[in-house]
Amino acid sequence: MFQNLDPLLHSQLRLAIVSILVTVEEAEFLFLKEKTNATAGNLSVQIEKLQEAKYIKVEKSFKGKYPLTKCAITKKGLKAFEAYVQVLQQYIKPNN
Amino acid sequence: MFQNLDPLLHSQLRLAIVSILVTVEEAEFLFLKEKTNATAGNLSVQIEKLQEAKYIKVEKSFKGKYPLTKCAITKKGLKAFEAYVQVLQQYIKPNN
DNA sequence: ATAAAGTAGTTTATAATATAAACCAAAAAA
DNA sequence: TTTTTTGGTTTATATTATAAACTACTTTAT
Repeated sequence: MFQNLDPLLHSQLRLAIVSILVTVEEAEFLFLKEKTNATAGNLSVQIEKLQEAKYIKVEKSFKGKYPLTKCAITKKGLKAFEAYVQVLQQYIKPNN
Repeated sequence: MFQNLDPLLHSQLRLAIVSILVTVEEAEFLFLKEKTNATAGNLSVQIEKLQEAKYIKVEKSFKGKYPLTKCAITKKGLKAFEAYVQVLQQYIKPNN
């Protein structure tokens, strides 16, 4: 009856990150931090996990003299997100 | 932008349990076990957590000679589920 | 009557996950 | 020049999830 929910996306913060990334070309670390209200430490960890899974790609550079981390969704990440939403419907739809 | 997802419901198994319970008067332990494909141990633990939170009520009796555990959603649990679904929409809706 | 297998769970030990706090290196401000 | 701020990372701990072992019986087979 219930398919498994991708554990990588079934995390409040990682889901929020991906949720943002599917709507924008790319997003900076601090942008994600503000939107998600996450602590920097947590955000750093969860971004890395999404990157390890190749759900997002992370590009580190400099903005002026400060480090700058940009994230963008990958094709794999987009598919995973869409699949996650599909499965989730089984859980939250009325009359499952 | 993103409201917090009730951590009690943001668990695959607990969400599945509640998801079933919102659609039926009551459900037996083994019924939930089959529907969710959970192990008995895990199901036992998660049922207890939902009960502690008063999201469900659990009634233990006997069916013939065997122990029988019946679960049903409470008003509080129903509200929590509905709220959870509302918040979740922020994460999974296109264009959030 | 006894042993072996089954029912319906619970408890416990461990692994995975999430989070905050402490830390780092460089830059800017006082 | 010390203090604070920026933009993060690392580490230690708390929380959560899970499987395996266990309990307390019942049924079936011998």
